[in-house]
Amino acid sequence: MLERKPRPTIREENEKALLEAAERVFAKHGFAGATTAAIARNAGMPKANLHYYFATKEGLYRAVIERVLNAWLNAASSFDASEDACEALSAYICAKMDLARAMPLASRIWSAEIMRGAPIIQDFLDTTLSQWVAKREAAVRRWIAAGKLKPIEPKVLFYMIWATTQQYANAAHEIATLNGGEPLDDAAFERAKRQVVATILGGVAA
Amino acid sequence: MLERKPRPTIREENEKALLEAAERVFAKHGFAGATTAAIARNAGMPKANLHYYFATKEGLYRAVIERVLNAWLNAASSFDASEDACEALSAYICAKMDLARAMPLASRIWSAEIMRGAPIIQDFLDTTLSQWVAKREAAVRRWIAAGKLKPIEPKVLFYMIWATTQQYANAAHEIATLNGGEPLDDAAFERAKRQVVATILGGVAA
DNA sequence: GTCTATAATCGGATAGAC
DNA sequence: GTCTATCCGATTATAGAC
Repeated sequence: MLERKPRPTIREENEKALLEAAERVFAKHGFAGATTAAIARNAGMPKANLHYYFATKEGLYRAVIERVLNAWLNAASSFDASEDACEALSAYICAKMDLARAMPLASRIWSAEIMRGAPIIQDFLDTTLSQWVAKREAAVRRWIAAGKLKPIEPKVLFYMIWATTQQYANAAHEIATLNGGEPLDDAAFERAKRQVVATILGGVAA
Repeated sequence: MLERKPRPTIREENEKALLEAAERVFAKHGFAGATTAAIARNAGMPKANLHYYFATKEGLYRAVIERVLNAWLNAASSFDASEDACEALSAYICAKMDLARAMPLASRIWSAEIMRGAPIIQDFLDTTLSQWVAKREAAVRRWIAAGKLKPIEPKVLFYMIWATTQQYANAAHEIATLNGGEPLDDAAFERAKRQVVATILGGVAA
């Protein structure tokens, strides 16, 4: 009987180390600013080994972006936690806040990719994201029609949620500076999360 | 009698052209991804001329960042447009939205600099921005004490405003994709601005 | 002040021994 | 599968003629 992942192969271990190192370096320096030498060093191996597992820097970046994209989709699914407007929006905002907290590097890479004009994930924007938005726009419009939410263009609401939650990852350094030089601790972050939920819901709930 | 700027000197004209070209290229490709050759070409001059006016790429970047910083401070001043909570916040949000619309390149450079950990503008965060925040935090707390606003940590409110307004510059490409491939026209942008103001004020006004 | 040519360096990618 | 040495294109910056 073949066991499933009893012990990772050398290939699996090295690819994992490279992907995690790449996430750190791409998040810190951007695609152009990241060097394969820095990524390899971060993963604890010589530069040539990186190219053995990932032929090109762009290929490695694509692999990192795929991981990031899965995290985004996973958080997005919490929008459908409930048919109740406030519950669904709360769950979604909390999930996005938690994602920014748990995976700040992924959040930054995502934002940087969007800011660059999404050269790698354009097809995702055109397909999966467009469909996701279309479906949830319909839900928001139903809630508005049912008198649960104030009239608002759903996309304006989505953009506000995306921007505000990602801010806690993207601007973590600025936030830390304004927090006396220390990153937000768990208590401060939970307070911020509650206040973000309360403010957005307070702004849109009818 | 010496006239004041009747005709810009060659130096002034070329520096201006370079700064504007640099803003475009840095906004598009980030600091590391921007090449001095591309900036010079964009400004319509050979690469060597760029280095005649700005010795190093980083020096040119610093000069660009200073322009961006002035734009930020200018928009920030509209927070003090009124002693009334809702008027002040409305004016500030509108000014930030207009800034994102009028100067998307500057907004993107600013966000990218923050995301990188503010290597160039750290001293601005420590001094001017910290003071700006401290003073306006006090104003928000007074409004809360006076019953004009719901209780909220002022920084949570500022982060929401900063993130949401900058989203319209930073994610312009994503927004265009979700708008059928076309950037928001003026009417759509004005609607978004009104809704952002209404939602945030609805969320915090007592 | 302008511009061509070039120096000097960096970084992605590969060759080839182990 | 690993790693040293190296190639080579790209990029910052400068030299020096005009």
